[in-house]
Amino acid sequence: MGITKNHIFDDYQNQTALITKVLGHPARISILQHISKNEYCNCNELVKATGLAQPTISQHLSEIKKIKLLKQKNQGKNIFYAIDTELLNQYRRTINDFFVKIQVNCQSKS
Amino acid sequence: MGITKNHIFDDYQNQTALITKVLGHPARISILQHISKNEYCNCNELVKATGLAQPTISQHLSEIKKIKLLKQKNQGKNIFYAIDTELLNQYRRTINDFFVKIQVNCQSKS
DNA sequence: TTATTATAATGTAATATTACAATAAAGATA
DNA sequence: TATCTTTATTGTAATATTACATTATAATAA
Repeated sequence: MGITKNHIFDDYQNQTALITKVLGHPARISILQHISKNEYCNCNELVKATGLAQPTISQHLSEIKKIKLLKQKNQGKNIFYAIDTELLNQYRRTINDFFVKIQVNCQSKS
Repeated sequence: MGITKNHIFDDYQNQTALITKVLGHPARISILQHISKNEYCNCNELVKATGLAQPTISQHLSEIKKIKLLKQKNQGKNIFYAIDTELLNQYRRTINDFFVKIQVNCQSKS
């Protein structure tokens, strides 16, 4: 097959997995770091910063856009990216709560 | 190509991505939840709980083992899985700190 | 208008992932 | 010993991901 059976899992499991999946590539970690540090960060800057080709960066950006973590401001021919910090914080809590719940479950057992 | 260029990223970026990548599948989220809740959780129990085939569960378990998050206790023909809560907590902090750092960077900009 | 610049879209090759049937291995039980 | 149970391994098909060359698109600059 090769296709994930999302339908057999609940929304929480699918959403948790989706967020972490998007973060699950070093290029995307690097891209988020770079955008967070630089005020006017465009595609070309990320190309220079990472050493990856422009279409590859563009592709990773659209992966990150899948969870709506990027805001973009069109300024002439440039597109400057920024992070939706509201949503980032929501995702931080979602993932952290997941870890905590697992931890609590483990401790309740013994 | 199709092969991630890990060598162009630093250890922190690769490690952060590796942890999140392992969490980036609903079956593995489900498996971790189930193991955390059940004292003597073996492979067959996960097969029943998820509805996935036994080799599929076995495969997902070995993905989770890649980041050493599973401890196993051989009891006769059974292998009971448990979560390394020490490491889980370390990973929780790693991922949460990543989110926080990004957040702080964003706020320092403006 | 004709470049130039920036990014997205398309196409494609290589590799990875997901899922599972079939089989193997290892321990328990009759 | 033979059988059953549990899990890992192997093999394989379908799909997804990664990376990039090429091309398209859209805005600016000459």
